Amino acid sequence: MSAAFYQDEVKFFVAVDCIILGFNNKELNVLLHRRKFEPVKGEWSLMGGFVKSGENINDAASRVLTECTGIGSLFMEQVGAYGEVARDSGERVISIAYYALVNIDDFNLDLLKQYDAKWTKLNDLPDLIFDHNKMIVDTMAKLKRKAITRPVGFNLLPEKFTLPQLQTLYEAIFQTPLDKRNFRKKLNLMDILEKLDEKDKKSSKRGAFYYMLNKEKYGKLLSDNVG
Amino acid sequence: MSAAFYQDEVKFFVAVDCIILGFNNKELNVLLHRRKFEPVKGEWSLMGGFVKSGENINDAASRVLTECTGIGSLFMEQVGAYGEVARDSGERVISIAYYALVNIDDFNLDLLKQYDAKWTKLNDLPDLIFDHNKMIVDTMAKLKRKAITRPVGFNLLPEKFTLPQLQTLYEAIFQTPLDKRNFRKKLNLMDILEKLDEKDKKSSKRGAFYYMLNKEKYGKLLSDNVG
DNA sequence: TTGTTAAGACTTATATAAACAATAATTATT
DNA sequence: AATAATTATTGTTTATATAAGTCTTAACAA
Repeated sequence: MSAAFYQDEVKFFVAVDCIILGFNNKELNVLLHRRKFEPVKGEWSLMGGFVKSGENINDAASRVLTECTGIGSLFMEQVGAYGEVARDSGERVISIAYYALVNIDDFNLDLLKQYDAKWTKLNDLPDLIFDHNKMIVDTMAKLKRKAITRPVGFNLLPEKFTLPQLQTLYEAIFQTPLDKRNFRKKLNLMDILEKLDEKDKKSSKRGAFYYMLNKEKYGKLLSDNVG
Repeated sequence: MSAAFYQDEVKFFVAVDCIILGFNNKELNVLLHRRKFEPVKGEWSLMGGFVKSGENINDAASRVLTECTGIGSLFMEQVGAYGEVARDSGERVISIAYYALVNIDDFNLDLLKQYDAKWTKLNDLPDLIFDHNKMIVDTMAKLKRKAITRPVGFNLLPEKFTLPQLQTLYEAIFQTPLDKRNFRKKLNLMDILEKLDEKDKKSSKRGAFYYMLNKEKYGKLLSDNVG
């Protein structure tokens, strides 16, 4: 049995809140749900949960993400810690925000019902509880910065995707229209895509070729440098 | 008296650890000290402290920074939360890291003694307790990224500084030599410096002109955009 | 046939980044 | 007084990246 250190110090509830982002082929959406318990029960909230005894904080975020998406492993990154004294109207809770990028099609629809959850357009958010709106704003700033140097967007797409689809996604991330030719030129330079001979005919008459990531080259690009 | 929420949840010690960076006109230094209490008493550690009841986490970091630097307000930014279960060998502690950029000359030397603290070259760090080395690595990655788009370096300099001095600082941040002419060209474009007619004769025969920040223009630049 | 969207080639303009070398001011030395 | 030594200061050129414009071809639906 170990000695008890830090006996004069105070302890806090610590939570994780997850900004789960998905892309519906037109705009970015975030997964919100109606809070299940008091206080502010029934209000719109990010997916979250308390850190458990003996659980590290990344694992806590993974757990919450898996619980409510049904997806085992997904792209996730810490946004930061939020520690205003009265941020939670119930008790003092320090929360650590994580964002995750998911393929909206991988979702288990039963889970959405079970959590009273809904995909909501980023540009059309309701008032969320506590500082959750701010968490989303901070996340988007971080994602924009990241997406400039890192091809993280693919986490939001299905395995096969078209170039117009990819471009629409980046336009949603940066909230600005992009030039088709230059966008493709840059993609070519990155050399991480592989063209299939299959076409998507749903969204255009001519049909756009499907592409896939070359996982090897993609992984190499992600691990280069820092950031 | 308010209702007690979250009764089934566990609480944690929450600490802040501060990566205090200073510049000695040659290289970047971080302020380390010998830990004052068990466990790992006497080992090299970052400056830190526990978050207090009723104290928000930014204020906790500010408090720690003021306590050990004697400086009232300084540039500070959150790095992130560290939550490995066994990161602290005493008890479970979740720590939030902050970095601060200070002018090494503003330091109260008595405080250094009182805290058993020492400026240590970033490129020559000892083994620190817990995950403190990793916190410093993460900080430097963040600072490098930030310094590309933001003129944050001035926080590390005295009010009056020379251009060679400023360049040496940026070379220390980026850990790479910079071209004198290109460096000055970029500075000119930013248009945030004001030349004084005073020269620093200590470090060269010819002497280098002192410059100061134009606070207005500097503030405007810092508040533009995001990041 | 016409309309629509995708794909790609080729070009031009502009902005940004990288490379590069000589001169000026001063102090110390002889 | 001349010279050597040291560091500060400055401008031009070149390459690369990004942005923007035009045009052609392809595939298909109506």
